[in-house]
Amino acid sequence: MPRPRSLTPDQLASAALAVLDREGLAGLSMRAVAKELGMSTMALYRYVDDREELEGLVVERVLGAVDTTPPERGVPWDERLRIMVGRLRETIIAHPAALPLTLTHRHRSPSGLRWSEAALAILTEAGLDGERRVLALRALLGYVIGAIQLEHLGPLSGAGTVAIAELPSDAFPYMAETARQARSVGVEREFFGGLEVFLRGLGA
Amino acid sequence: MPRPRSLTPDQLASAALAVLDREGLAGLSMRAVAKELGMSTMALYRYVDDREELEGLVVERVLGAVDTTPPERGVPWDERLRIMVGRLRETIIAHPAALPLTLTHRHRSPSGLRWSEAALAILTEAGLDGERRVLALRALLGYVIGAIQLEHLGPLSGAGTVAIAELPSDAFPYMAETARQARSVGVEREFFGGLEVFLRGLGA
DNA sequence: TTTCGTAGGCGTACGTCATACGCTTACCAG
DNA sequence: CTGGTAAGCGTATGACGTACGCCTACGAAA
Repeated sequence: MPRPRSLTPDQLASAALAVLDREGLAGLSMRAVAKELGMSTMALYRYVDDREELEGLVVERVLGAVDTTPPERGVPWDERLRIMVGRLRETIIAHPAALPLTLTHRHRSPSGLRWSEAALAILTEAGLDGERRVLALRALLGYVIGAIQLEHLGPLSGAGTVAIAELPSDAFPYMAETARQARSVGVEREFFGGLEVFLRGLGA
Repeated sequence: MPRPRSLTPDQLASAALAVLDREGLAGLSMRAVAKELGMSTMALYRYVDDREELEGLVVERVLGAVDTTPPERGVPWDERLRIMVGRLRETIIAHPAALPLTLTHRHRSPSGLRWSEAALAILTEAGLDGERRVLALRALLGYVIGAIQLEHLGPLSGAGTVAIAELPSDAFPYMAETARQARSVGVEREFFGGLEVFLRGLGA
């Protein structure tokens, strides 16, 4: 009966995500999002308790794009896992600035849970259950999250690799050589190469 | 010839780390560290260009504690890797609030590089070189970083697991069951169990 | 012994942030 | 047409990082 809401949570999340993509994580402020929406800062608080809740909306908006339909039947379980993991990586990488947020808010995202559910189904199909399945899922998630972060925050690849390649090769012989070799390995290849190690371990 | 410095970088790092351990990451501010040292806020800037540099000192102080001496000869390579990874985990976990900082500043930490150097030596001993060795190190680091973060930020274990175990089991049958099982798996076992998958994959 | 350049240390001030609080305004059921 | 509810806004508070300018302690040179 009172005045109707003029903004959906989705519009909120879209505005925040636009700011995030444009200005980076440091640029994501209540003020900036309010300006993006054309309203005053405090009007935002009619829709959201605090910044944390807004971040949660953004995360769900990002993760909501992940495709969780089971990959085509008939494909072996490891290939299906590769597909699922690849989808998750694509989804997260589409908004790199949101990466730290996905970590902190992941557990409240229905889409994230749906992804895990699909992954668990595949692991079950691979013959895992009980504790082994728990360990497999958590380890898989750990690798995905860690690897993506290395790729985007940890300049072992990118600019940092160059610096490391120039380390004194007497004190760091392996590092220097490895960093030199690392420059020719693309991020994609690196990610899926590491995943391969993991999948081999699961199969054994 | 001018006035001598009254504070070593190490004293700075210790004070900042004390604040970090006591008040958490949100409580780590230039003001708080200055107060910890008994000086005015701006006096800090005589020792450090900005907050970023202070964080770097903290990270090096944390990672500096890691034992990078090669594990006893005669032990097989996979056990030696387990030892090295375990040491790194212990080191990082000793100051959980510093975890996000280690991610962003890791590449500038000599101790972090020393650890990688030691790990590379073991991987070489395991018969890896060239691109495969690059992939192995990066994947290993990815897992360690990701798994530790899941353990400390991602409430799939801890309080979050309980919530997930109460998910509607028609929409999330596997998740609900898995979360129930996960409650009986300790974080330690979980971490090293996942590592095991990885090491098996490396050996194959 | 005095002088002086250098760097240590501090106080103030600015612009940012999240957000508590209270006011005004638009809407709709009676 | 009127009353109640929630939308939306303005103002204010206390945190933050840090630019800037001042005073002070020191030790080499005079």
